[in-house]
Amino acid sequence: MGRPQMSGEDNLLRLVEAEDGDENDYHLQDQVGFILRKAHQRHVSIFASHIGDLTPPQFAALAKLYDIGETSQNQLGTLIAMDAATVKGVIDRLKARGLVEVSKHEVDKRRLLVNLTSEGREAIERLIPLARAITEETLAPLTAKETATFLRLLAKLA
Amino acid sequence: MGRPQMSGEDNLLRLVEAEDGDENDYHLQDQVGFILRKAHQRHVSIFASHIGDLTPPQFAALAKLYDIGETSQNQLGTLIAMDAATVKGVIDRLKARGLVEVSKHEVDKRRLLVNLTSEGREAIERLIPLARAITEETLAPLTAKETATFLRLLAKLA
DNA sequence: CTGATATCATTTGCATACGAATGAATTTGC
DNA sequence: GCAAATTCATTCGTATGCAAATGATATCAG
Repeated sequence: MGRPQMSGEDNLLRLVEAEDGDENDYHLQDQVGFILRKAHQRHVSIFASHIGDLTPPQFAALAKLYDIGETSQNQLGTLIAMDAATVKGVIDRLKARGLVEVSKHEVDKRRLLVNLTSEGREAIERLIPLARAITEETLAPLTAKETATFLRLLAKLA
Repeated sequence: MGRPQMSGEDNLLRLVEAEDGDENDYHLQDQVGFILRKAHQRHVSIFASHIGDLTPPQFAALAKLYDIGETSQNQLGTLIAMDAATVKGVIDRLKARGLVEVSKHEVDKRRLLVNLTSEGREAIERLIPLARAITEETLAPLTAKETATFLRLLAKLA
């Protein structure tokens, strides 16, 4: 439908173009952005099937706090690749569930410090093994060697 | 911070575990889901810098309609990997901008047919070269060989 | 010291994304 | 041929994700 009135001459032209590598067709399903979006969707779906009561961004916030301890909301956002508006929503929801607590920075009054509660610490310790299973299932279509290659190249793109 | 009271004995245990491949640390930044999310974010950002007045999902809808012609909203959603609720919003916005038009299916009265307007056709023809540039810029950190490998493996995951 | 800049957090508005529920229409199974 | 199951579309609620604007605080430059 993209070439409504294709004639024999057009087909000839197309062959010439193909030889030149100047392919005129555009296939959405071959574009890196589209496949990236689908791969991400698949991962989120696998995540949800293992960890139903937390989203990947919420898990990321907990895991990072567990890793580095108390930080400012803004700094946390940088570490887990969320802008200020997004991280605020994530922290608000974790706070409402008692998994994190916030406090004011004593010196710099602009900053909002965020930390795990003991409940949040228990939660992330319980969830990390599930997260490993999620990673494993996400990468299951690849062999061990392919996985290593894929992660290396993906990291270069991210 | 994840291991608050680590002792010398714990360090010994850790070495043993490392030899077993049973690594206890969990590094968010190495997890495929997290990197996938970041790579996707980067692509969306590159897309926006080239095509400011359309989102990747909106572009996908136009590109697929250009490729296959009129279809039902549901079928379009399947082809561009969007659930029914999401595709409805995307089509509503494209319709409001005059890029697509909808009509009722004559035989199956449940279906809503979607098609490009002439304005939508002009838009997608104008945008496809930009989309090629977006793909190119997204993949710029990789060599040609790496790109081929990456796309092959990514497709296996998606 | 102070005006200009920069940083941190919040708010608003818009756009995916998806589960769940609903209603209308079609297809299936018996 | 008809009840049950399925399909298509819509709506609602919740959760990212980001741009832009705003207010409070901190830092910098002269």
